[in-house]
Amino acid sequence: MKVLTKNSDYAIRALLALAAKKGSYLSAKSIATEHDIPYQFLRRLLQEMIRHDLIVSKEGAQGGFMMKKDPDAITVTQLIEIFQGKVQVSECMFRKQICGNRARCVLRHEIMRIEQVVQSEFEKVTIGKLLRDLESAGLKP
Amino acid sequence: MKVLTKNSDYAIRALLALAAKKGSYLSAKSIATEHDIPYQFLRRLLQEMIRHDLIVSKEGAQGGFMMKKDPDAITVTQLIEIFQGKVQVSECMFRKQICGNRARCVLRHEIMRIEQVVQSEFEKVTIGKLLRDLESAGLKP
DNA sequence: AAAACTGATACTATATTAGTATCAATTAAA
DNA sequence: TTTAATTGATACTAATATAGTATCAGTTTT
Ligand code: FES
Ligand code: FES
Repeated sequence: MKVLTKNSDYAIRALLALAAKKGSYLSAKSIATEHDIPYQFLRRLLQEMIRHDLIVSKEGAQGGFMMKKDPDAITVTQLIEIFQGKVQVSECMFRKQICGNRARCVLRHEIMRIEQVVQSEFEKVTIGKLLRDLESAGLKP
Repeated sequence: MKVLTKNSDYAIRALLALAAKKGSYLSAKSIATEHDIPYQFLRRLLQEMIRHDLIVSKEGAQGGFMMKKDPDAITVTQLIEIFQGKVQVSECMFRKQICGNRARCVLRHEIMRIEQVVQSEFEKVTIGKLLRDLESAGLKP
């Protein structure tokens, strides 16, 4: 069971790069080479992040991408939702008979409780936090 | 992002059925029809659970499957590991330069911490617990 | 001997994830 | 003003994981 797919993984790395160079444009190409991310793949991810208002872009030579949203306001949960869909434990785990009785279904409760825990843990991790952690460890993203 | 796939979902349901009829054999066919699980699919899952010593089987007419391991000792984590592989957050999230420095990598730390939380939450949920919860809600699995 | 089962394994189908390619439009700079 | 560097949009392929089906041999009860 994989929690982060390449999508999210790459997206996080790219955002860290952008957050570190806040205020200036970074080209997809430069991010791709520096971070070993497949170029065309990365470009699609960046487009997606524009659509979600996390970053902005400038076309043409010397163009590129720049942070828009506050890095502290971007959580890993959000990125997972964008690139892997909402965290869901199971579509609906038990047979019709039981599922008719959603309110009482204790299994569903258990499952939903875990879902909550997972989400809230990931919500504690923001791009801003990751960046500061990296920096305080003496590493550039 | 799906946490439980059909594999684990079906396996949990089948185990609940077996745990409820502890001590007697249930055929794959009866479990399949009662719980709307594709018959051949279920049989493969049952075989896998035998290999992991969760259940035992008896061949021939009137044969079937029976609980072996204590239901309270079977956690959802175990089932996820069997059917979806070990819970892992990301193969290795950052570029070589940083990954060389595993000990210091704060991102990895964050990620591993969450991995722990997820696992421990799922470990709280056992087949035994689910069964008792179901029963106390007045439902048979 | 027949019927009801499991054991083992091979096969197909569908969905998700990962990665590549192409071309048009835009902008900066030569 | 042409050229090069860049994004926007989209279509395509490949690899892997998930889901489901089929088949046949062996075992046990009736
Ligand atoms: S799983 Fe559908 S209601 Fe319990
Ligand atoms: S991700 Fe590989 S060490 Fe940090």
